[in-house]
Amino acid sequence: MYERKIPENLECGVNITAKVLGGKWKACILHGIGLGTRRPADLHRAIPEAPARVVNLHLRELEEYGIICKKIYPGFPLKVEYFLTALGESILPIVEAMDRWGNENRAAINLVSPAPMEANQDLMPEMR
Amino acid sequence: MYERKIPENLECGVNITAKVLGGKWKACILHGIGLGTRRPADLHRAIPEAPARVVNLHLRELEEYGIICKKIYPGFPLKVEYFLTALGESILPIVEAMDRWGNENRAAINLVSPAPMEANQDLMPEMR
DNA sequence: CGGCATCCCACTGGATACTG
DNA sequence: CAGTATCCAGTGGGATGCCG
Repeated sequence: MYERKIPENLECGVNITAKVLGGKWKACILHGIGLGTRRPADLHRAIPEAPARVVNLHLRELEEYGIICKKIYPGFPLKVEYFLTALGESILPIVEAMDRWGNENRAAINLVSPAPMEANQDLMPEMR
Repeated sequence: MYERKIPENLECGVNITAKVLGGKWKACILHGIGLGTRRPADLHRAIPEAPARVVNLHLRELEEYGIICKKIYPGFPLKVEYFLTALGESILPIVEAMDRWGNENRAAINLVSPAPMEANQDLMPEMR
């Protein structure tokens, strides 16, 4: 509003990274690109729960941060590919560590929220 | 509200971790606890930009996830300490990697946002 | 295929004040 | 010191639809 929101403390390295990876699907997107899913349509297919618009917003942000770069191949239909920059490659290990940790601890974490009155009736939600 | 929001795709490990570390200050808080900042008041002092209430909310969430545990020492004034659980210890490397990456790349990233019309008048905001 | 433009609401998190 | 209750603004991100 006034000046600019600048910021939450960026002295702390954690916050910088948190900001870069912040946003519901950014880490996931990077993971995908890291695995070779470069074309938008493929990314969308890889993360169907994320609306294309949102993925695009994240992509633009990542681009601004210099994490990925976009390559456009003229022609029709249009072809686009996103690549990790050197910076992007450098953050990838973190994303991969997140993937590993998440997979290893999926069962250990109670992500299904507070459960109003204890007794988590279901630790194996279908999650569609 | 209704059922519960459950979720965004948790098949992907990345999303699980992203959820655990999600929230403006969670990673930062974990980093602090990992460094030995166990008492609430100290945490608040370590992250002055974060309202105490918010830090508390995050702490509760982390507790629910089983990342940290809370120890209360009766007496007056009340004394409380938060510790990393085994699960918490296991995620710490990621947080530390984030800290390292952030510090190493602080200069390389354009976090100050799009900059409406270039020329960031002030790169050294007082931040209150 | 790739990507804006709109519309809109749930949720996050900031300020403040109060209780144990 | 530790933590909760209120109140409220900003915004992230979901749904839809249109354009190149």
